[in-house]
Amino acid sequence: MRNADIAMILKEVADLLEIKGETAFKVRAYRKAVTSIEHLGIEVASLRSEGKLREIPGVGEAIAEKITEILDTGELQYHQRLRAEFPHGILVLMDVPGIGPKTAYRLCTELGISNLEQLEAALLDGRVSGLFRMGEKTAANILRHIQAARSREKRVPIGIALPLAEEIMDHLRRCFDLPDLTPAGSLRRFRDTVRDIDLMCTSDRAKEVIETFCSLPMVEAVIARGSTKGSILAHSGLQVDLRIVEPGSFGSLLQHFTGSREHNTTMRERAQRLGLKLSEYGITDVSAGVLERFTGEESFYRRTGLPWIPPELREGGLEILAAEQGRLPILLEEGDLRGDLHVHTSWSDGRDNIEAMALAARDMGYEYLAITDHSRGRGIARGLDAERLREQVDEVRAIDARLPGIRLLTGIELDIRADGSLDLPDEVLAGLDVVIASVHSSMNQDMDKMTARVLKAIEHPYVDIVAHPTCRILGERDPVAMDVESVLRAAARTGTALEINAMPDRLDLKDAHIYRARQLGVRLVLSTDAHCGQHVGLVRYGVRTARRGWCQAADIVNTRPLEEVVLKTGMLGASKREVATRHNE
DNA sequence: GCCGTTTTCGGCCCGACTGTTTTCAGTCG
Repeated sequence: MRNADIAMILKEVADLLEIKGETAFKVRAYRKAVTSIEHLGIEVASLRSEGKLREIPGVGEAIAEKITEILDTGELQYHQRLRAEFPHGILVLMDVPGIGPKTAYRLCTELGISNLEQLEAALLDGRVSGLFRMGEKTAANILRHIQAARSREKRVPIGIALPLAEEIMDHLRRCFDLPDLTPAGSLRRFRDTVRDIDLMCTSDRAKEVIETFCSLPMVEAVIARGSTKGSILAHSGLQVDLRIVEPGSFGSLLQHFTGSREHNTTMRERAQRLGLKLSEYGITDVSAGVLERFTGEESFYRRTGLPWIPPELREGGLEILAAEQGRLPILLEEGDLRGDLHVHTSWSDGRDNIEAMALAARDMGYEYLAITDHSRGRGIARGLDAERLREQVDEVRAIDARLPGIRLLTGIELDIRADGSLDLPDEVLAGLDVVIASVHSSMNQDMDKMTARVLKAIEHPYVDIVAHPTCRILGERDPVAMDVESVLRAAARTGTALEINAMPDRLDLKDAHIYRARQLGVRLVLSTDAHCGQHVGLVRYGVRTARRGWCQAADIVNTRPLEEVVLKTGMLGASKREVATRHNE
C-alpha cells in the first residue's frame, strides 16, 4: 500500500464527512493528514513498522489507527460505511469547480444525481436551477466548468510554465518600468508542476499594463480585464493571472499569493496565538486594532517574529518550526555548483560534440565536466560498446589536454538491465572517472523486481551514481514501482550517489525524496543529463528542486572542487584513496 | 480529529466573490 493510496482513502473520508455535514474542523484534520502524507519522503508503511505514525504532522491517535487498518487490510471500514451512505459517484460531483459539499449533497439527495452525465442532463433541463437558492446563473456556471474540465489539461510541468511566464514578463518589462514584477504561487515555490501562473507587480499605470498584458501575442482568450487584475488563457492552455497592487502592501500580498495554503494557514494560526491577524493587506495587532502594511516580505515575516522563509520551503510542513528555532537551512544556490557529472554528446544521442559541451560548461563557470554517453544497451541511442568507449576516452583526454579552463572527466551512463546486471564489463569501467547507471527499459516491472534491480546496481563496486532513480517523465510517464526508502538506505550505506536530474521534465529525485535522502545521509549529485550545450543551463531547475528538498551546498557532491569530489570508484575513487592516504600521513 | 506561550479542554486562518437574496450561504484560493 503506497502513500498515494492511503492519502486517497483519507481524502475520500474527508470529502464524505464534509458532505455529511460533519464539523469543519474534523474535515480539516483529515485534509491536513492527507497533505502531510502526500508530501512525505518516506513510505507510511515503514514509519508504521518503526511505530512513528504519530510523527506525521496532523496524524493523531484516531487517524494513526485508521492508517494502521488500511496498511493491514488494504481498506478502511469507516470509509466503506461512509461511502455506503451516499450514492456511488457523489465524490465526482465535488470535483467540479463551483460544487462544494452542500451542493453535492443536495444534487444527490434531491435530484438523485450521482455522475457527471446525470448532472449535465439536469443542468440542461432546468432541474438544477429549479432548486431552492439555485438559479440560472449558477446552473450555467457549473455547466461551463464541466465542459471546461473535459477539455482542459491538468497540471503542467514547470519546464513549460516557467518559460511562458518569463516570456510574458519580458514583454511587459519592455513596455513598462516594472522592477518588482515576479511570479507568485506554486511557480514561485518551484513545484514540479503548476495549475496556473500568477504574476504580481506594482505600477502606477495599472490599467495600461493590464491592457498590454491582455493583448500579448501568446494570448488565446481574455478571461478578465479589470483595473487591478487581468486574466488570460495562453495558447498552451495555461491560465495566467496578472495582479497589480499598491506598493505599500506588496510584501503581504506577495506572501499571501505565494502560499502554499498550508503555509499560510499555519502562519496565521501561529500569529493568532501572538495576538496578530495576518491577511493579504498586512498584519493587525488585535488588541490595538491597527493594520500595519509591508512593502516587502522580509519585514512581514519579521513582524511575526520569524526570519524570511525561502519560497521553496513554504509547503506548510516543518519550515515554520525551523524558522522559529533559527534552524532554516542556507539553501544551495546555482553558483555553488562547480561541475556537471552527467552529459551526452554526439557520440551517442546528444546533439553537440565533446568540445561544444565542454565550452558550454566552461561558460557556466564550471571547473569540470563528465562526459557520460549511453552504453551499448541503448542501441537506439547509438550507445557505446567497449571499443568505441575506448576511442571516446582518448578523444576526451585529448580535448582536455588542449582546452584551458575546464577539466574533462571520462565516463559512461550504463543501462541497468532488467535483471540488474550492467551492460559493460567491469574491466572497462575500472578505467573511467565517473560510472553512472540507470534504468531505461522494462519499466513496468513490479515493485519487488524493480527494487532488487536498482539495489543490485547500487551495490555494484564500480557504480558511482544512479541517475534519474525513479524514471518519471512529468506529464508523460509515472515513476517506476520501486521501494524508494530501501534504495535510499542502500545508497547511504554503500556511498553510491543518487542523482538529482535537473531536466525540467524529470526533476528526479523529486523534492520529498531529496529531503529523505538528506536525512539518511545519501550522497547527492546534481546534474543536467544535457543532450546539447544549451541544456547545461537547465541546471537551475535542479537547483530549485534541491532547495525544495532543503539541500545546502554541502549536501551536493559537485559543489566540491574536483580534488575533493569523492565518488565510489574510478579515478575519482582513486583520489578518494589518495586523500585518505595523505590524511593518514 | 488534532493539539498545546490557551497543554487533556476548548479552541481551530482570512478575505473575496458570486448568486441569491434583502442579510447571507456556499465556494474558492
